[in-house]
Amino acid sequence: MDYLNSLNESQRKAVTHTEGPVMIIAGAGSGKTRVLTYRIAYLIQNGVDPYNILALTFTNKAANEMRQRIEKVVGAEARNLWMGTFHAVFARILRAEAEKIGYTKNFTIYDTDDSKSLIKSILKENNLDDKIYKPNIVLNRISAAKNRLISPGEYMNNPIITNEDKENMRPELGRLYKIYSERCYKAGAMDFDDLLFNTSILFRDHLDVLNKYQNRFKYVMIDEFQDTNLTQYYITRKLAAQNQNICVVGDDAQSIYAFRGADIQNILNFAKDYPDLATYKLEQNYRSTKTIVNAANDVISKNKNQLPKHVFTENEEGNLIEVLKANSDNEEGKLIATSIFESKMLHQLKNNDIAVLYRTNAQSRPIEEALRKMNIPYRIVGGISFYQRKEIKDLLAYLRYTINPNDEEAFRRIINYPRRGIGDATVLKIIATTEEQGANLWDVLCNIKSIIPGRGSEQVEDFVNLIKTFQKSVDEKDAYEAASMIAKESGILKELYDDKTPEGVARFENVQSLLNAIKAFTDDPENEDKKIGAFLQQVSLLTNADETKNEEGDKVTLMTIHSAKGLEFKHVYIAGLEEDLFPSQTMLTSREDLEEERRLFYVAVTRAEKWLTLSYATTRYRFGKLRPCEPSRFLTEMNPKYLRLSSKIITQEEIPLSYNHNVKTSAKNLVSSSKPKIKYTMPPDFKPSDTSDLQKGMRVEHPKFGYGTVIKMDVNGTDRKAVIDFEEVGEKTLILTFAKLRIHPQQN
DNA sequence: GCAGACTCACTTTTT
DNA sequence: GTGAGTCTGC
Repeated sequence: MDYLNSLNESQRKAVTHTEGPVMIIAGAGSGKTRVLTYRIAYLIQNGVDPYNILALTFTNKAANEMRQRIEKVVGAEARNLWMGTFHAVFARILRAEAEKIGYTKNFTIYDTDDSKSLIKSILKENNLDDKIYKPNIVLNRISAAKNRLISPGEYMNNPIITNEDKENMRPELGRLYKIYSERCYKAGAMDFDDLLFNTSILFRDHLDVLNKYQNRFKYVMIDEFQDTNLTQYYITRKLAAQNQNICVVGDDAQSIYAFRGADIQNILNFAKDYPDLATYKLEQNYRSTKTIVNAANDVISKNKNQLPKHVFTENEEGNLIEVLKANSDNEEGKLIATSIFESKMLHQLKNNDIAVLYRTNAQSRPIEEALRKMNIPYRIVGGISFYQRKEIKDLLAYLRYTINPNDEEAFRRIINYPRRGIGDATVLKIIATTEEQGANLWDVLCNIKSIIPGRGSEQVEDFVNLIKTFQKSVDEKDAYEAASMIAKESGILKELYDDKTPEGVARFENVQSLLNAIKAFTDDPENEDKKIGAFLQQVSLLTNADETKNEEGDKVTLMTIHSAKGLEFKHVYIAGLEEDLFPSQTMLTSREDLEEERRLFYVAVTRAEKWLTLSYATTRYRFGKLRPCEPSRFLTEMNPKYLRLSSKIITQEEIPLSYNHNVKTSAKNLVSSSKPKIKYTMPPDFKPSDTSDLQKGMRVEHPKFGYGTVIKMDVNGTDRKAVIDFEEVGEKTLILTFAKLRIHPQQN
């Protein structure tokens, strides 16, 4: 156990104090993951069966990383450890115990889109205005209730909550919550919050089950404790009630998920609930320079709500924090790209050592453009997940529906895709019938003749028979064989194969890679259950952040601050430090919200090891307009002695004209807009996320003039003139304004 | 049932 | 500015 020697005193105490309740307050960069890893390794090496250890994290990424680190220390034994996100672990328990709470083991997990779509249909059926009952608000409200362990019944009987809803002119929310829950239950589905909520129900109502897991999990550990909500806390407290071996690790200064129900109170309550609690504080930062640690402390000290602690470092003083000021968002991108180029040269950095962090995903575009121009490779974490893509969701919906034919949202997705002549009217009638009769969706479909006697029922019967053959195949075959068969027989593959547009080809390839992923799942010897059901359970809890590992190579990382949590880079850039953007305008309604923004900034700053660059722009395109911006208050909250204003001379801005990110949409808008717009024919190496300039030699299409080739580009202020030789009408000069893809035809 | 025209929300972050 | 969604007329 020589690794113990590599720890400082408080770290070592936190690792070796294994019995009884322990709370570890771990400042940023204080070696939190090391402590957790070694703690588990220490337990195992002291004779604790890995089978008896439960470690809960917030992201799959964190769970995987920790598992790998533990395996390095203790070897393959770590395999039996239960380590995963709250949602994944509870989903696994629920799958095993589903019958106890009236579900089958093949219950569906609704993602946010499914939930929203279900809420929309409930609103429609109940004639409620979706402008007042915005699906997002309804869902958030329901989610908040579940995260606070409030059932629909309790919701409606709680005068405080119902009054709140009445004041907000949404008196029906309680009823909606009830209907929503019933619908999910009938569809054999749980949303993300249900995975937690239903686990707590399971443990509340079935003491035998609770006892079983209490006996199993003799040691419970929770990472990122500051981000737990009440329901999560309640469940883990119950699990640990017998053995009292519960260890939580967190940092109140890094709590950035209050918006989804995280409750810092949990940290405070923890001490009350466990009077014999041992608390350890990890205050030495090993990651960053003195300058960065002190500047971060400057900012976070402005928060009133926090536990007393003093984060310090014995690292070198380090470089001053550079502040870049740009005239616009595009220029900000350029300054950052230039600075990255210089920093790589000056400090001998690899692209992997560098990250650009921002508040919202929308900020990535100008930075991407600048990096591309300077030929600096980058990767984007986040954005649209592979599993969010339409074609992937379509195939998954077929798989979901086959194993759970009461899954209403999957049904809506696939009933008429590919087209089989079943329209909205028929679907509405089917859903209405299930509601009226209190029947199951699948039973209604199997008896469709008695509901819709004449037209349309044949198509539905064909659909039912199709699903029946799928069910047979799922029962008999493994996940890969069944999925390939379903992809083919459902017509999805053919539909996409016939689409020869670049996007269609990409979609076809995406479906193929989903099938490959299923094959990998089937071939993985670690997976005992090779059926589709097991695959789906796993896949529905994956998120976009989990795909970064596929992106290899030496690249600069671009991501939101939220996804940067737990990571570190030698040189960190924080972009868009403008009031209203960061701190975000929508967040500035209360002091608590501002404090969460400040914690977010603290998280961003403390990702940096050696160099930190902050940037802001004085004007920025937001919501389609160029708006003036003020520097963020976070900049002034830092002691100026840590800062160095960049002396770079800012050049007159050159405004790039770029492709849309989503080519399909631009094509669609082209057709639908009354104003003529220009359409580019994409170069052969064009990728959907590509953005680059219109250049000489490119082939374009114009709705009025047809096809042509760009023979000259002129830049004049914010306008760019393109001289295009059209095949039908000859040469035309078109002015392309900043607005993408739009032309002003009056000049020709 | 579908294509095209038009409207409007969305700009937070994740499981 | 963008994308999703709805409306309208065939």
